[in-house]
Amino acid sequence: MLIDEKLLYQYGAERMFFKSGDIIFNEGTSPFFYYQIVVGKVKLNHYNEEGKESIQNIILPGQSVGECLLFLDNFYPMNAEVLEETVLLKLSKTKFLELLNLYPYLYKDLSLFMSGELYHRFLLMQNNSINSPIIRLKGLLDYLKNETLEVAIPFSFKIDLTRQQLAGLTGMCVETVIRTVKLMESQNMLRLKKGKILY
DNA sequence: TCATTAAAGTTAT
DNA sequence: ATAACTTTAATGA
Repeated sequence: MLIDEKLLYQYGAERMFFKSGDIIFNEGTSPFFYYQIVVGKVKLNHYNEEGKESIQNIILPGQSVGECLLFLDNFYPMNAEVLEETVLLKLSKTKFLELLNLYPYLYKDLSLFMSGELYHRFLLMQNNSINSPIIRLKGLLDYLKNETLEVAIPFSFKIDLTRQQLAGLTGMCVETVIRTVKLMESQNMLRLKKGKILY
């Protein structure tokens, strides 16, 4: 995990419970808290003018949600929506910054985490601006697999995302994701088991 | 070629 | 049961 939970509690962090669909923060609001996921899953997203959703990232246990805004004097450029039963640790911005100053190694940990996020975001954006749907989807699957698994056994990794979420992450429409998944299955690039993608 | 629309089928709550 | 998600097909940029 990013920051030791005991340390967060010591500094006054509160445990918060969310259910699927709950909003942690909305685009355009000011960041006042540091959030770290204990269990569950959170998506960072944005809706364009036509209401089409793009997903920036899906955040897993041990990681923090929107932490980079705590170093800026700016509004959130995205929403954070909970995808399943989730437990979060929440610490006020001021306490969070105090904590960092007391334990400078946390700066290093955070830098490492944020750099990793930036790096992946960069790769995904490059990947998504290339037009072939297969390449887009493959790029995303590779990223998801590398993020969670150390050893890459083919077809061992279950993609626990809906087609809609894959569409949101690749900037394609759901139907295209479905067609592309089928195509990739026929080319033995992935396997399907009860509708779920094995990669 | 892919997005969009519509309609029907399937899964999850 | 109802909502959410998936699939297929037709059409248009």
